[in-house]
Amino acid sequence: MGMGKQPGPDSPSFFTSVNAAASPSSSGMGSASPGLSGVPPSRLLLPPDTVLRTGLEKVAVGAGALGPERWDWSPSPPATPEQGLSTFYLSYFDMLYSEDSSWVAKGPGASTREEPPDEPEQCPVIDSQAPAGSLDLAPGGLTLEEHSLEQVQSMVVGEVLKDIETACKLLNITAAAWMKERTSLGAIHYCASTREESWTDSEVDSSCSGQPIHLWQFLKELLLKPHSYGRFIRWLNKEKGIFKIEDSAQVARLWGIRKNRPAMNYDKLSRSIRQYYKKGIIRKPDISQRLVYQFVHPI
DNA sequence: AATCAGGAGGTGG
DNA sequence: CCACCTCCTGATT
Repeated sequence: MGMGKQPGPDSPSFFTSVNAAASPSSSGMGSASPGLSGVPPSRLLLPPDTVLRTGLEKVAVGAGALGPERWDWSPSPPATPEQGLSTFYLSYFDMLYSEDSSWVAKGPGASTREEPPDEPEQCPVIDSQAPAGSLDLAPGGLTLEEHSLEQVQSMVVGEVLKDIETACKLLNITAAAWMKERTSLGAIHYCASTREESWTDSEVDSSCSGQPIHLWQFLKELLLKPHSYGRFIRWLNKEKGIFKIEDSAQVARLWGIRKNRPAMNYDKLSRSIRQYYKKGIIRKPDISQRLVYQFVHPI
């Protein structure tokens, strides 16, 4: 009968284990931040007119989410936020940079992997002390700084999420309700187009209202934010719902973080995608290509 | 070597 | 119960 399976990672810190899983190359440690020096030290600083009362508001603003007035801070995009809160503040970014023209439909044969050089990869910084953790250069093309950044952001965002969840419970509201209340920008339902249950709505809800996010939702979430995740996953043909996973390890890593599954990898993620075949959610495009999938019901 | 396809058992919400 | 997660075998690129 079923031999036991070993939950491989007895992970102390899932970041490290994830990195280990994603990249077997461990070369010592990069002390966290040589390159962070040139960055403006005001990332968590707030415009003075921001009304700060509760810690809840504070953290959200710190994450860059709230800009009821306007966003005066420099438009350097976040590198790779991964926790649920990114759902909030990245919405603003990718709205502002609605670079929906970058995914110009390429024929199935013409998958040149080089994107036009309009990648504004300025390193965003949450200006607090970087963790002394060791970071390797992952195969995803992430620089050392981006990785340390990711860790910092993840830690911050993790705490933020906890706070928000706690606050939501106390207030007996969902984060979506709270955000709508706070922002009055309608940004959250900016994607409420043809479908009743747009992914954007559900994604916001999924961040705090208990219901776990589905993989297909997550993928669309990433696809909706090309500015943040375009290096990892992007549309090949948005109308047809065809997308390509450019960096399988990174997408899997993000998914693992989102689901709190440190041992996630592309093998497992792709297995889950394949489960969608039968359900008619995702399929392989007519001309099958590696790492290319298609939503059966594109928006 | 990486990806793909799908069976099968396990698990957490 | 469902939506994965995990592990696996074998095929394909």
